Amino acid sequence: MPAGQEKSTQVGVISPRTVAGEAMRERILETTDRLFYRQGIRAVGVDTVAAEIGISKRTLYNYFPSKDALVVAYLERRFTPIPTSERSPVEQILDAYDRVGRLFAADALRGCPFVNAVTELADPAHDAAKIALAFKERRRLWFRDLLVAAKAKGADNLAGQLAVLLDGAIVQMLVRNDAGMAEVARQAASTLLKAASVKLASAPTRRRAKP
Amino acid sequence: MPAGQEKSTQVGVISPRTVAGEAMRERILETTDRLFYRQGIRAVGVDTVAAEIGISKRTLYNYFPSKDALVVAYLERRFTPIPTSERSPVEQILDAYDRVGRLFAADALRGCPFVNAVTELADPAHDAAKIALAFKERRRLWFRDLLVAAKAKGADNLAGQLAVLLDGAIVQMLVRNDAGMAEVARQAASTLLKAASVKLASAPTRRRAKP
DNA sequence: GCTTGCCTACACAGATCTGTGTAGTTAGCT
DNA sequence: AGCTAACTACACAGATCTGTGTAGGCAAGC
Repeated sequence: MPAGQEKSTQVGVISPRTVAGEAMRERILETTDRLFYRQGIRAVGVDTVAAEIGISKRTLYNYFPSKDALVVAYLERRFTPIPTSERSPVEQILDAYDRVGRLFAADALRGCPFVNAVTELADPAHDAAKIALAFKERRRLWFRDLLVAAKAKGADNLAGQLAVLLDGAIVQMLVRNDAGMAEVARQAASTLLKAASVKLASAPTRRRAKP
Repeated sequence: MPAGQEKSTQVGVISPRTVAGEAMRERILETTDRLFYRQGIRAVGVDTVAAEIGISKRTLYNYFPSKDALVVAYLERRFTPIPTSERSPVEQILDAYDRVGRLFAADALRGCPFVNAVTELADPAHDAAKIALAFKERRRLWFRDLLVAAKAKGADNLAGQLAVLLDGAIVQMLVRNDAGMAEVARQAASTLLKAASVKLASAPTRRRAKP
């Protein structure tokens, strides 16, 4: 075997390591995401997923050994890194509410995929529950670090409050079908930040490009 | 037909109007609630419901023409009146967060049944979505009326913020499996109330029984 | 040109689901 | 005693679901 390239130890089944295999895997996950997220995990069968992509069910099962594995991969793919930003910590926090509001207004939001999965699967031992927890915790820590950077009092507690507000906004947007709830949550977040002695308007740590 | 009593026009099928019929209907709904709420609507079949009660599937279908009708009845039964309270408006508001916290701690809460139904059914045209919306709106108005009674500034907006906080707390308790998120939300609510010039401790409109 | 690996098409097993049809049993009422 | 209404048991239709087994096609690399 001359210089193991990407072919390496070909398993034959499950997640081929070839370039084409990676592309196929991504195609599957992209479609899975759309269907699972819009219609719900339990409402979408693997036949439907395969048919939507235009591949045979057999191929799908060659990439994912079970629907459960597909569900886990779907959620893991949703667990994307938080994009870094040049804006001030406080702005970044408030931007989070704007972002979900914009996503919902653009019809790209139907609740939180992690929360939806936990609700639908109703099994605390499922990997989906672990992933969902990790996602929520990461966001809380992100909030906390931003608050520390903004010199907020009680950053740890406040981060939890902001996280609750964000999830509440997502739920309320879904049920009320009203993107405005994101703005409502943003105002509440703004009030909480002010109460924690965080300057909002003047943006203390913000870098501005040549005024 | 002598003096139509409760027998009245017996339909023969669907929701008998007899006393025994009402009892059976309630038995069905009580069991349905437990199963649907704990395990999820889509995860529980009508066979399971009937078997759990110990009745035949045929009898169940004599009371509810379809599973969908059962789902709607389940949610309608969850739409119970808000109990009145002697406590001050502000206390009533903050009590709401304590209540969901206690319910979760007592393992009696697995998310909001209305939100869960909306998520699971994923159909905005479903009656479940209308019921869920009505429920959320009723609670928002309840908050608003309490805030008006407490002479809060911007009662309308603040009511929305408090509603977002409450739903956020329920979601976070579910995903994090931590009843403490209710207390976190309560603190946030308290901060928001203070910011709206609402007196918290002294309880202005509260009636106390002989100190 | 031939092997190898991925793909498709298709059939199928076995479970589960909603909803119905039917015959027989039980319990209350007159 | 007899009638009626509700309930049970059970079978079944038809759809859908997860997951597998198999035979063959097609394209890339040796």
